[in-house]
Order: sequence, then structure tokens, then C-alpha cells
Amino acid sequence: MTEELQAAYDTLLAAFGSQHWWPAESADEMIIGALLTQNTNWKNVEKALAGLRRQGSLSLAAIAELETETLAELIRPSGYFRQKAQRLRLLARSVLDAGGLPKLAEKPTPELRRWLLKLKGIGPETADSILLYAFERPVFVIDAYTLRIGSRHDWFAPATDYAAAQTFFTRHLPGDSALYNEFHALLVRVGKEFCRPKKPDCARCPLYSLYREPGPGRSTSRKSDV
DNA sequence: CCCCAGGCGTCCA
DNA sequence: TGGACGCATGGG
Repeated sequence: MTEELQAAYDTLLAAFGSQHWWPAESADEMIIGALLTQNTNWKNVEKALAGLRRQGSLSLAAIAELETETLAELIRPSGYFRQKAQRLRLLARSVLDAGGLPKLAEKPTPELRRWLLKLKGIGPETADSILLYAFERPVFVIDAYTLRIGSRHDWFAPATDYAAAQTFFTRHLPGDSALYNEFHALLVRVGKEFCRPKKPDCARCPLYSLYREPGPGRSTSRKSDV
């Protein structure tokens, strides 16, 4: 399985090239984008980030000072803008109260992850995205595409939850943040194009040649990975 | 018109 | 513990 995963990574990298994630010019911008992109098209997030940048508010310090209503209007294009304004402001204030990002970076990864997960609006994917892309910790990010692609390829069962899927990847890959960075970005890339929920285009997917129809007993014979 | 997007919190069985 | 639902804009 380790070889199969490596083959998938190599195939994706050959097909799409390096994705250069996260697309942000600062850690602050990365973290802001991570919150805004929850269940939201990245194009919409870019509009919201542009709005913040135009106001000189594309930083956690600036956001912490904005009124929630003002912030909501600035990020409106990213959707769920009332919720996100509240949660983004809370996140910004929490980071500052904790002494800023450099201070937070002193925490070991498990403690930092727990700290992030306590914040309203930060779930496992957002927390792990921040850990990987802002703090460069070797944490594999799971998202809807990853779950879809992973179950499709029988890497794990269809009902596998976030933690179990994450365990699967970390068990079969070396703990390398650069690898996790690129792999997750590539999974999102291939997912967007070929693995949409109701419009999958598996036959043209670069991973198709690696896909094997589950044989008798195979789909439930992954006890070693659970 | 429908589908969907780089989720999360809440509620309820 | 897990499944439904609300949150919302904007592009295809």
C-alpha cells in the first residue's frame, strides 16, 4: 500500500506539476484564507482577500480591530460571511492574546492543534491546514476530495472518518511536511477536475490507471490499516 | 433550472 | 456517535 500511495503521488506530480501551496504571501494571509475557504470556492475567497487587502486589513492584527459588521461586508463574497466574520475576528484576537504566531510556534504540534481546535469555527481540516501550511508541521490534511478519492481507490472504507483517514496517510508516508504539502494540494487539484460528487470523470483521471475494481473480499480486507 | 465549492456547529435520535 | 440541517456567495 505504501508503494501504491507513492505511485499515486508520483502520478499526480507528473500530471499536474508542483502546486506551490499555500497561495498566500504571509502566514496571516494563509490563516485568514484557511478560515474563509471552508466549504467555499477558492475564487470567492480571493475576492474576499482582495477586499481585505484593499482596506489594508489583510492581517490578523488589523482584523482584530475591525467591527464584526465591517469585517462581514469586506468578506461577503466568500459566503457564510456573518459566521465567518465572527469566527475570523475571534481567531485573530485569540492569536494576538496568545502572543502572536511566533509565540504559538513554540508549542509542540499536538498542543498547538488542541489550541486551534478549541476555537469556534476551527475544525480538524482548518486546524491541520494551518499546522501544515502556516507552521510547516508534518500533519496530513484530510478534506472531502481526499476522502472521496481514498475510498474510491479502496485505500480505506467509504465511511472512514477524518482521524482514521489521516492515520492511514501518516502510516504509509514518511513524516515530511513538504511531501504532505504537495500531496494534499495535488489531491485537491485532481479532485476538482475529476472527482466531483455527482459528476466524476474517472476515465480521464490521471489516477485511473492505478484504480483497481475491488475484487472479492478486497474492499473489506484492509484490517491492517484500520 | 441544478450542481457545487479546499467545513463547522448544533440538534436530535 | 452519527446523520440532518443551516450557513451564503458566485461560477459553471
